[in-house]
Amino acid sequence: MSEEKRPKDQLKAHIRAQNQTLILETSERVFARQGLAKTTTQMIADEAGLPKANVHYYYRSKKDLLEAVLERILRLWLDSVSEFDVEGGPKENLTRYISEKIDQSRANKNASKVFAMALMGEEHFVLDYLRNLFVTELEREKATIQVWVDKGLMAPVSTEHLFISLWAMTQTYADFDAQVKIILQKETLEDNDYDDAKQFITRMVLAGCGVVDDSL
Amino acid sequence: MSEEKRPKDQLKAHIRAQNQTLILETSERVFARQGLAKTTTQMIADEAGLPKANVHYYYRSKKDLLEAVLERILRLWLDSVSEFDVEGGPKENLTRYISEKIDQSRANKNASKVFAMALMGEEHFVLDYLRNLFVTELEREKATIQVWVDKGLMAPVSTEHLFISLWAMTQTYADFDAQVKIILQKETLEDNDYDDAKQFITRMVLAGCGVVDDSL
DNA sequence: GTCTATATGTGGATAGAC
DNA sequence: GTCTATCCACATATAGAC
Repeated sequence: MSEEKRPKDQLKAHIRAQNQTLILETSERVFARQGLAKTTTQMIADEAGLPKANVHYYYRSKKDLLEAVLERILRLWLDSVSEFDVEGGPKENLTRYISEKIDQSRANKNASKVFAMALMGEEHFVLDYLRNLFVTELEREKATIQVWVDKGLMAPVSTEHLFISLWAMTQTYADFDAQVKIILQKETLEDNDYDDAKQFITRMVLAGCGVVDDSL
Repeated sequence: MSEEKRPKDQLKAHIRAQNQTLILETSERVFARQGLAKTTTQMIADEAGLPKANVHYYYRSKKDLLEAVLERILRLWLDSVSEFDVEGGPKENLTRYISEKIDQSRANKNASKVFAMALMGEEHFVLDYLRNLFVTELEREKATIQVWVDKGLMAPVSTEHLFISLWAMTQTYADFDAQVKIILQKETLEDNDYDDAKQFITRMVLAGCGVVDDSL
């Protein structure tokens, strides 16, 4: 009997994984569009093409669902972040970092917005994440930057304020895209808009950090 | 009789103005703390020490109330913004602009957060404001910057992306203060933190815009 | 695992007495 | 202008049949 049960369990597990992914992806979209509190489980269910009770079957409460969405976002982000490489030097690393951050917030605009909303709403889940993972990561970057400073490759700047500015500038194109569109007077942002942003931010950061930019 | 009525009307008008201010100030605080959708008129009433029906007497709907709050925020902001002064040159103007923006977002943290929430939620009221007032103001700054570029006082940069970055960097200390506190590892932000922010941002912007900063 | 029907709670808004 | 009591809509969450 147990031999017969296994394929059934595999099927169930497959259905489960499939539905969970569907619900999480849909939720991220609806949360980003409607805001966290305005979003109802009914909206998510409708947009996912499922009955509401089904959503609650997989995620008991709306809070659980939001946290699952946030966890997924953070996990995917961690995977796509490339760390600073000391050997590469400040110019290459900062340029790459800015480019990757802009690309990422563009590719995952909804994820970025949900994260920003949760952060502004001071959701414990997000604050804990920042405290645990983020800060240790920042320590590493700080050490790397110190090496570059000691080598005379860049000016001694506050790593904390540098990263606060980097995140603010790169995230704003996703989180406040409505504002950006109005300022640029465009219906939708295109490749060249993001290229302009990258170029402007990179130029400012390199110059502000006293990095010799021989390409200018 | 009309002579006797006037003082009564004045009293009523006074009560009205006083209550409206109380409700608006309380709302701004609660909206900033709880988020726009999570905030209930009951919370606002409780915190203002009024019965809920009283709040609805002055502002028929929650939407009306939010818009009144936003309108008040924007009016106060407009008054405290000093325009670019062509004669002053880029260094003085950009330095002052950054300093004023940081001071303002610090002094009115709640207002700043409510505005950011409404912007991220793409509230029509805020988008319309940006389209009408903001964009014309940007045109003026753009013309000023062009003058400076022509005079060789700064490099030709994209005014749009410059302002997008300026707003992002200066607002982030108010809007995402929870994140900033974690990065700086402080319970509360103090004078020197804001001074560091001003210094870092100013340095970066001036260098990035190719403004000769003889003080460095 | 799926889904209908429903219990339970809460919020926005107002009627109507004072 | 103030405030109690209440209506109605809607959201979360679950029970229970399939």
